[in-house]
Amino acid sequence: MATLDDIAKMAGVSATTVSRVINNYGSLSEKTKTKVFAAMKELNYQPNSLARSLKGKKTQLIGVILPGVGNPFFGQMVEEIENQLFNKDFRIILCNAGNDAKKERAYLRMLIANRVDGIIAGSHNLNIEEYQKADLPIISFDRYLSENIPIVSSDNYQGGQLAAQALLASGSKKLQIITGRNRPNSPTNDRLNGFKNIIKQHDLQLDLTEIDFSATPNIKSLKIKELLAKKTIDGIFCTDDLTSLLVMRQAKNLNISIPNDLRLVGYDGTNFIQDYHPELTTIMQPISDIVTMMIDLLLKRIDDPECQLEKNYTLPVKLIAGTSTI
Amino acid sequence: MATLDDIAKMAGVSATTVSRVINNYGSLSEKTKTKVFAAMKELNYQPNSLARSLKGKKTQLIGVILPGVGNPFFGQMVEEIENQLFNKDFRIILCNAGNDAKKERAYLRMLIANRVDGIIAGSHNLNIEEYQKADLPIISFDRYLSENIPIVSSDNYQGGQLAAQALLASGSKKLQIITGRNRPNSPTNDRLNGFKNIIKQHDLQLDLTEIDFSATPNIKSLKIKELLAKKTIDGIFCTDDLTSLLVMRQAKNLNISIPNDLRLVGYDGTNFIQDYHPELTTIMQPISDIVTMMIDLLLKRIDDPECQLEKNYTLPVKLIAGTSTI
DNA sequence: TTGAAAGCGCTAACAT
DNA sequence: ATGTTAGCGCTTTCAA
Repeated sequence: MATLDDIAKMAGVSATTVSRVINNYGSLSEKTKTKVFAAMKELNYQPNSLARSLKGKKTQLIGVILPGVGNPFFGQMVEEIENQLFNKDFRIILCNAGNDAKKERAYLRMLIANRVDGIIAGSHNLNIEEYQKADLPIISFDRYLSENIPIVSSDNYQGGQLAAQALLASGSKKLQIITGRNRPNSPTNDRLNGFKNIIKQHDLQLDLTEIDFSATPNIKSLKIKELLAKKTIDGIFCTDDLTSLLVMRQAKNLNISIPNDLRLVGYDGTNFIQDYHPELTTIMQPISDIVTMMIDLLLKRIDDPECQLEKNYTLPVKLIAGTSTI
Repeated sequence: MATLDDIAKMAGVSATTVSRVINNYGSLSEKTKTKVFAAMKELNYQPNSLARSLKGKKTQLIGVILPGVGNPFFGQMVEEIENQLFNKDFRIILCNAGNDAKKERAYLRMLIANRVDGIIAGSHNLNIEEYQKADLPIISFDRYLSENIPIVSSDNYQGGQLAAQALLASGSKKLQIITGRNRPNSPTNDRLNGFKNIIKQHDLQLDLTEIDFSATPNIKSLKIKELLAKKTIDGIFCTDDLTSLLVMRQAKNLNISIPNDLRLVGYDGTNFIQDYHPELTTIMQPISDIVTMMIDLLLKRIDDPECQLEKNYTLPVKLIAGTSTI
């Protein structure tokens, strides 16, 4: 692989001059530029960004730590992050942390070792004290990491409220929440709080069932089936869309008609759901805006590590009305 | 950020010694090790992998170029790649090339500049002559890139055959293929060829409709609706599962019962489809095996760039029977 | 068992 | 307009 020195030799100039040409810096004669460019073409030269970064430049690398890109929500988010960062000349190192705190920790160390310019973290393995020590610009999605790491999220409380209002408006009286296991600090708790806040102003039945997020769809379906078979429910709020899909399926199996017998509201509103399951009423998180915000903040911190940022940036959600409520 | 020299000073040894401790290399006294480890803890030291790689070591970075991770198929594939590579101590730089040849080209340059150890390419912007010049270990998924780049894929021909057999077995006589726009060299052509190969042994109606891959789901749905409304069809083979979902939806709208009036076979069989749309009969590509194969080959090439590999590695597919045929 | 010195490929003063 | 030199943080001979 050709180096800057090779180019210099071939063009008959010094390495510095080649560097200047590459970075379009200082004053160069047209003749020199031409020679250097020719040599670069000839040798198919690509500057070694390792060496460049070693010399104190940025790496133009951003670490992205998420639970996993198989989930459409995070899939869409990664795609958005990747796109927006590409346009600003950054690349991403993708880290699927799953629900494995050990892996997340390992990744964090790697990212530091690789001298990424910053990190976007949206995983859900709470209590990673390492984030505190990492002396790096970090922005978090929807999750508290440490004192000085800004959190960008959508308005979970408002989302819960919208969901409740949709179910109320559709005449549901026997309500059920289905959610993942909610850890104490989880931001999805706000979805529940917003929901309850609306409901408690009315005198209605309301139950809550937790199904572990990491349970397989088959397991989840089983629990949903039990739930639907055992109790009389006419309105369900799922705190994620995928679980909603399972509810729709089980309802169909049990001959429970949506929306006649049962109304349903999901959460997330990814493009995928909007495109392939438009019948589902859901709360849409503004993924694109969230990502724009995160990147904006991150780049600010990268430019000026001392810059003061707010602790929380909360973006509004939207109700996407489908026929699962009416 | 602490450097190796800082550690050396704090531990009262030379940089060389610290390097030896880090790499567990040569002979060290216990006392020295202890001192050095202590200093590393104290300063929260992380070796700079840039510097390390500059000195000729590998970067432990793999570039992954795919059309986009929002699609469940590639989402699952990335997750698999990421997982398997993590276990071998590699990180990935994720490149969503979309259907943008310019972007793919830019990414390729970046990856070279970043001195990734290798590349996994699965995008569909054919004729990227740059791949030829890239003097790097590359493995391709399901797509011809250049003479000496091995292609790993699943058996598209067999997949097409299985799909045809499933439709025949379910008694369909008026068949329809729905596929993306098929470029001359596209491997999905084999899916069609396998399908046709089986069908032509019987005397049946067979039509083919191409819908551009990049069309929005709404556009696709419209065309599907037209198709279903205009012609009498009792068996459809979609060369991807997502389009199958649209077919199911439109069929329902038109009161066409699946599988009574119409049988349907999709393609890909991701976990997502198996979990959330088990009613769809589909051809499952063995994503996990494909990834294992690709990584295996890639690491071989990384270890020994001269090693000879086959041109093609084709893995068997499986029919996943749902209620959309029968 | 440990250290000194050179060098990976590049950039950034500081010359000229 | 161009070149010289030093150095980024690490690994690796070669010596001791």
